[in-house]
Amino acid sequence: MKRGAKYLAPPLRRGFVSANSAVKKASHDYQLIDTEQKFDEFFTQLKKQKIFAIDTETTSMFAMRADLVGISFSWKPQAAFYLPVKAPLGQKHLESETIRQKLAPILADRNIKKIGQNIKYDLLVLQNAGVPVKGVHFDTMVASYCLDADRKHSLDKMALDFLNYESIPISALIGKGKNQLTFDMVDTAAACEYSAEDADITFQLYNYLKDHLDKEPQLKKLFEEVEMPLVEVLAAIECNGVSLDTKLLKNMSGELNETIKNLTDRIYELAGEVFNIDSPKQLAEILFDKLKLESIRIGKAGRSTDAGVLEQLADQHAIIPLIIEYRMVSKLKNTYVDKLSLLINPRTGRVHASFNQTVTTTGRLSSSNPNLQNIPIRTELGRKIRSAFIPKNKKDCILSADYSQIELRLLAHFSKDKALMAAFAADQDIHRFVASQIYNVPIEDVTDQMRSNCKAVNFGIIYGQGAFGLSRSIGISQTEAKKFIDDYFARYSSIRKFMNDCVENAKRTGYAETILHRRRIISNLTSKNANKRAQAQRLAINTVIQGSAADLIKVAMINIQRKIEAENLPVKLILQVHDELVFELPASDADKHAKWIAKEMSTAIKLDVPLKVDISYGQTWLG
DNA sequence: GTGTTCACG
DNA sequence: ACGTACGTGAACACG
Repeated sequence: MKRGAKYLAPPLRRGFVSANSAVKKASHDYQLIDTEQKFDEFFTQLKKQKIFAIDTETTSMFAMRADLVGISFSWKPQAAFYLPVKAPLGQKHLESETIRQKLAPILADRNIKKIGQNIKYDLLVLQNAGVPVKGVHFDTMVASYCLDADRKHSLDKMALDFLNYESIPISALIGKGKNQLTFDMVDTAAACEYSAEDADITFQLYNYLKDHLDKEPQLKKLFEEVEMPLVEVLAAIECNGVSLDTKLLKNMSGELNETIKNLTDRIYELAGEVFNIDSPKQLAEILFDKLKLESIRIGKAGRSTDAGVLEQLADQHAIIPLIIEYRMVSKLKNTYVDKLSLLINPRTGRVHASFNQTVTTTGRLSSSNPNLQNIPIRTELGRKIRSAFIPKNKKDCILSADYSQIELRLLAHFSKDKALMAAFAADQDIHRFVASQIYNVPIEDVTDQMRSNCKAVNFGIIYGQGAFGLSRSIGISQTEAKKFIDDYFARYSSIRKFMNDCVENAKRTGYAETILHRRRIISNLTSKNANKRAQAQRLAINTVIQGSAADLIKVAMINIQRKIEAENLPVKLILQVHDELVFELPASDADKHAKWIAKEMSTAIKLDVPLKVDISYGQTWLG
């Protein structure tokens, strides 16, 4: 049984109450505001409020493609109002013009505080409906994320867990699967019950979560000064979107078709039969049964055929290099070349991804629909895809600004290692510097091999890699790898101390903590299972570094967007890729903007090492 | 819905 | 004897 479960009373199940029922709903007061007269009464009350929860209903899960259907408000537990602006034929609804004119001043008033669940969504919907919102005060989803990133943050789950309340599932209104209705087809009475409930619950969750944040001043500061301001920055990024060279992508698609056809034919030829190359199961049968190649690794579903395995088999059979190439080309074509154009918004002509604030356990953002944080760059073909990201206006350019070695700089900052700090202070090539120390040779005598090995170790350290992993990543024996790591820690004992401190702190407090006091709960640090324990230790270390880097770029994003708005600069933030910000701005002023952007990024948080920002710009994201 | 694979930092 | 480097999202196969 789960801890605490036995103390939890069963959730209050909502009784179904039909729209025309005479039953008095003692438990809540949800009002449908579907006439001008009701609106006036509602509006008289709304005007008196300094803080309220707001929720929008729309025709789409995706904010940039959603049309407004209704708005609900709540400023008192168990009480809420639903204002339909679109309704099925024959049902009363308010005129959008009334809503726009009457509500707009209140929504635009930054002194009237708005509460929402995933309020970034409502910001975008309302802005696209011609009603910009200011005074974004509290997002229940973001608050829950700050308190415990690992839990689920959906409204329904939080209502159940925090309020012991089971809310109406959206499927009760619109169904599920491919025959789903859109919300504008739902009865206004049912829509009211659903939507008003969401606003009500959001307001109740606000009270609950606020109390918990109030008990943790440092988390509260992170929430108020970083995460909440970031909501509006992410809304701006999503609204801005990115522009694509569709012609280039279309041409590439045709060329890649030929490549894939050619590879497929040759693979079938060498295999002696036609099979589905995309099926790891069928591929394994061909490679390991028919062609008698050696199976190197097995997983749950059978013998692995991943890139690492294929690489080791590359010179065993002529089919392997073809499969490696087939995998790369089909991946890039199916995931990017053929998919990105499909996501262009017809209204804006641009692609508007979601930048998710409450997904990762470390504090990083994630991106979806499409994921614009994993656009290829490592191969020639990959870079060609990246060159399809262009400015919409010919006189603009794409400017990319990325932190140089942000995680290693944070490692130097946290560990206070004198040598590493000095190396960064002198703007040395950090991998070369470490190599000269570990191999005990002058900087100019460091070979590419030495530098490359130390680069692998530097990265491995951040992830808590052991001798096995290092030996595999740089192709030396485990014994040699162990010696290498021992030498590294002998030379950089302050790094070992930092890593030990990360684990000890996490053991003592129960969580890893970033530079801005973001927390991640770490369990298993005292597990009897050595593997689980080692993994927990790696998390305790990596979370501090990865999470602090996330903190840093979030602060930079907020400061940059504030400057853009305060000075009304013609600069659009269009992407964040963990240590990189991408902008669309006038090519004629690229140097000028590059300067202040680099300054904002490098001064976001003061560290004991300088923060370096590399900038490039040009007619595409390739620079 | 789960597992495998692979794109990115 | 064990598994082995952190954090994501998407496409595809398969039951």
